[in-house]
Amino acid sequence: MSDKRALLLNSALELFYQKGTGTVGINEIIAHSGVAKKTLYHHFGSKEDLILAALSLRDQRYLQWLNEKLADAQSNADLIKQLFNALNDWFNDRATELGQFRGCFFINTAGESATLDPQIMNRCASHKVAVRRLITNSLPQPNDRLADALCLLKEGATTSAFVQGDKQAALRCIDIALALDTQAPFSL
Amino acid sequence: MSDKRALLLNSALELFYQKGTGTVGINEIIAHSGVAKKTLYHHFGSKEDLILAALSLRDQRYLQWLNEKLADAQSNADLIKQLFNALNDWFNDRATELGQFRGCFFINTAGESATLDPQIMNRCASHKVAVRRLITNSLPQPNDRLADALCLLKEGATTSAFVQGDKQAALRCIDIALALDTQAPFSL
DNA sequence: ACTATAGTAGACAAACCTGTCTACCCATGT
DNA sequence: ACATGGGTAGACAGGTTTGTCTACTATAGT
Repeated sequence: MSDKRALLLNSALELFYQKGTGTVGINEIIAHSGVAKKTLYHHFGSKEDLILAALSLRDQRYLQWLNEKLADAQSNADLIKQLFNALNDWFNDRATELGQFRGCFFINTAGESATLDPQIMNRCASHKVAVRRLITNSLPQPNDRLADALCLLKEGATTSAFVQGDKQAALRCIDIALALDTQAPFSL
Repeated sequence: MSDKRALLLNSALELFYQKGTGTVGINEIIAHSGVAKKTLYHHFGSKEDLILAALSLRDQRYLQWLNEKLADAQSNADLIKQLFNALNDWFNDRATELGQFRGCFFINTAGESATLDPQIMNRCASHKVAVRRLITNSLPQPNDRLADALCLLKEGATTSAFVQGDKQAALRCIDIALALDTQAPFSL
């Protein structure tokens, strides 16, 4: 609502994603957004609240971005190419909506949050569920097992691109996924 | 060397893996291992040194565990089953050597370390390279593209098992990987 | 016998964290 | 005319963090 709130949330997401939620403090966020500390605590009850809001914002942006990339696929092979070409753009910093690539915000945040924080884990898990649903529903010829394989490859490519700096991972997924698609739907 | 050093390192790895390197402090580690703070700083120059040592220990243990699981595969199909059954055991806490499952220590640690810490990033990356090499060399019929697909699926399954609690991910990888294998080596 | 090494317990410095609070400003609606 | 609510700047409390340091003990090598 208020535009200070939006300012704070944007700064928080950017900093949390680039440096990790544990590393970034409240003071850094208010300095980055040029807003008073009291204003932050007026809009968000605690740092954890702010993290949850940042996760939601990222979830929303990521889904919107991916949804656009997957629109109007004519065949499953099309969708495979669109999906992994989009990821390839992301890994190589050609998806400005998503910021400079630093792996998956949800995986990073889940790893950081002591497993004790169920709210954060929960939001990370439901993001993954939402992405899976989007991919599943975007296949012109429904095929749950292919959708499953695409999700697993997508996670693998994202972490490989980040941890090993393997920025070509998404491109190699195209061949793998096409092989699974061309093949008869594989145990039906 | 000294057995206090080993004690400290074991405690550090356990706590870092279960709660994240940022969350766990020096004081918690010495309390857990029952060792004086000065002793810790006698063996390790800083917390970062300790993190690096914990990463190395984990790397060594993980490779040894996986190496045992992949030994004596008679065919690529065999290896696929051995790999993902081993991962399945890990995800479902039947691999005691690896401790209670909480995702991949290297992915979690890389996400936490501000990208600014190149030593930590480096050690995480080289662990992944070592695992890839092990998998590649364990295939009875060498096939780099299959090895690549196995690595991507393995990463995807590990993060799905952790973030979404999808503990069956490894089992589903078996069918996917076998489909890739049965198929003619897919663009040779 | 002496000296270096590994060890204990814990106080301490210096920094940094979250969250609260005071004191003040400036719109806007009634 | 005035109260209310969003806003600023920054001090402050209370806690936690890493790393150092003192003072003391025990063991092992030369």
